[in-house]
Amino acid sequence: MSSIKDVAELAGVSIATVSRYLSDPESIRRDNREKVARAIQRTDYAPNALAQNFRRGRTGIIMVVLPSVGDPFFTEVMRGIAQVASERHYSILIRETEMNTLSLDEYSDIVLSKQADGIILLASTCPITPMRRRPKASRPAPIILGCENVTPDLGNLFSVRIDNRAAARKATRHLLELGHERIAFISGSAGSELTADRERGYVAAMKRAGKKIADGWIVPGQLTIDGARDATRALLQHPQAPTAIFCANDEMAMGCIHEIKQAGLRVPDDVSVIGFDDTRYAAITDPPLTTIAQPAELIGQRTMLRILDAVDGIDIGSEPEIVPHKLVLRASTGAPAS
Amino acid sequence: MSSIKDVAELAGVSIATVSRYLSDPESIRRDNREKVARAIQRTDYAPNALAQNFRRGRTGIIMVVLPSVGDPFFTEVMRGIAQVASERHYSILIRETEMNTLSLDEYSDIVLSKQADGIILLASTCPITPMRRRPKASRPAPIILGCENVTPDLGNLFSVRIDNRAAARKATRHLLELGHERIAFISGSAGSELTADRERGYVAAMKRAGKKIADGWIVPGQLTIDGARDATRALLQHPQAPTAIFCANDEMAMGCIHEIKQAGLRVPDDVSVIGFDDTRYAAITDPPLTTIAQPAELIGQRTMLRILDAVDGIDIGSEPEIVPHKLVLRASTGAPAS
DNA sequence: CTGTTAGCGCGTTCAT
DNA sequence: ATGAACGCGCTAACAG
Repeated sequence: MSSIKDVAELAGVSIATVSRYLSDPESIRRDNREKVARAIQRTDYAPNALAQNFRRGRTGIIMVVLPSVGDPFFTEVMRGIAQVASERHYSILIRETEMNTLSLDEYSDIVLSKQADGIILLASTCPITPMRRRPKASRPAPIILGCENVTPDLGNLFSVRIDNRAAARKATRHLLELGHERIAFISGSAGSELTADRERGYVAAMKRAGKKIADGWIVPGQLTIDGARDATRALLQHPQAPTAIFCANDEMAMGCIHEIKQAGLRVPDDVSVIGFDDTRYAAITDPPLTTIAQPAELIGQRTMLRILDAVDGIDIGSEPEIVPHKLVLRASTGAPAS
Repeated sequence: MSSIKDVAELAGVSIATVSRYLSDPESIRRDNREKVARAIQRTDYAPNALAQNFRRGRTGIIMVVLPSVGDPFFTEVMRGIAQVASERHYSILIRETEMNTLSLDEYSDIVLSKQADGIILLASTCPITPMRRRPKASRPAPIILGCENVTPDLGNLFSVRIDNRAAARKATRHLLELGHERIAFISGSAGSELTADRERGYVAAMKRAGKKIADGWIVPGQLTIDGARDATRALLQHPQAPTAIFCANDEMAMGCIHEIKQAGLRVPDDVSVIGFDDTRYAAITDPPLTTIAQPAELIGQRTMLRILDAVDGIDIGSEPEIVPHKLVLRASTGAPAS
């Protein structure tokens, strides 16, 4: 590959002039500008991004950590992130937590060792421990949360998300208002804080309505289709089988509906199902899914904007940015068979 | 941040020794090894990846270009790619083509300007033109195709994929054998080579069976749910409405089934539907989807392994690596109502 | 506006 | 086995 030096030689100017041309063509005299342009053409020159980044001390990369790129909700969030990234000439590096779970310290190292300028955690399913190693670090590494709740462990990470607890209360209340009394909840995996607040909201709504939650009505489902299918089978065989099931995300609601039909029951006639996320599949399940809608793409955009602020040294604080949610009524919920 | 120099000073050795410790601890004397280790601990040192990469002349990044991260098929391919990447200490950089479509020359520039060591194209929906600018480049940039067909334009890019044409023939033949005569095909968008061979396979099977394909039976669907819904509506109103619809991917098949039911018809009683990909949703659609299964994760793994070979300077040729596919029979296809 | 100079942090010679 | 010295390609001072 030709380097900036070759271009400078061919153009008959210094490398500094070429460098200036690269960052701001207007800053050099017209004749030189043209000479440089021609030399670049002829040498087929492209700046070495590795050298540029090294010199500038930045990677141009934001790492996004999430449990599964496959989940349609996260896909939407990613879309928002990617959009902003592209505008700001940033690349995004995706890391699924499934394979390797890192501690916050290790994420911090990734930034300090210049593998990325900042990190967005879209879910803290991994064993995130508080930061110990660099308590006196000049400035904390830019790491923020998207859609996830802040856990006690996580110290003061900024986050962009909906009010999960309120949303879950709303969903549960919807079922209660339809007349359901036996309402179950399929949550994420045990360690997942992503759905913990949703569970709290469900519990709170049941309590306020004076409904008891039987043992076994709260069942972990791994946030996957298969997880939900297993959970649903267990619920249908429960001595006090629920007449409505609240799933912590749409993916699970899809598995849940399938399993209910598989058992020869009908949705919502025999069992109502409500989801969470309003993914693109929600409208085409059979029956179409009642669910809580989150502004996924907006969450992604806002999260990315804030991490870039943080990378630029702006203090974004740790007060979460709460975005709106809403209950979307479709056909998977109805009054219980009396 | 502390640099290698600080560590060397604190340990009382030269930076060369520290550097050696980093790449191969066994290569230095034990006492020095311990001194360095301790110094690294105390200075909280982490090697500057930017400097390392610059010095080594490699980015450690493979860029993956695909139309939509949301598509569950691509998600599976990505999983395979990510798996190998993680083993080989490579990062993957995702670029959706939706936003920006680049030419092969531009992709080539990305490699030459050291933004990535290699590029995997998972679909060439963008206007990929043959390479012009650097015909005499010492070595072509490592760019290969995953799952996509090689188009005439694309010169000699290596690829890993199934035999799309044969698979489509098999799917079509399945419908023919059930007794269908009016079979429609919902393809990808016009420019997409990804599904062009599937269309050819469909056409070939129809022809061989002596069935005519009416005008309007081949309809572009954008590879999305909504695209398929529009296409399906059009097909149902066609004067010679089909009794079976072959969708170029599962995502579209899901939209198709929904739209058929929406119209008050039943699947497969009134219209049979067959998909392509066997994504994780195929088993839980209602009815479960008959489809062509591709070994998506394998495709991802193989593609990644080969691009890494290419990055290492190994000549991987341009002969495509064909992986097996199979027809998965479920409940969305049946004999036509007589 | 331009050229000269000095590193950025690391890996890698070449001596020792 | 180790240290001194060089340079990767570029940007950002500074001086002219």
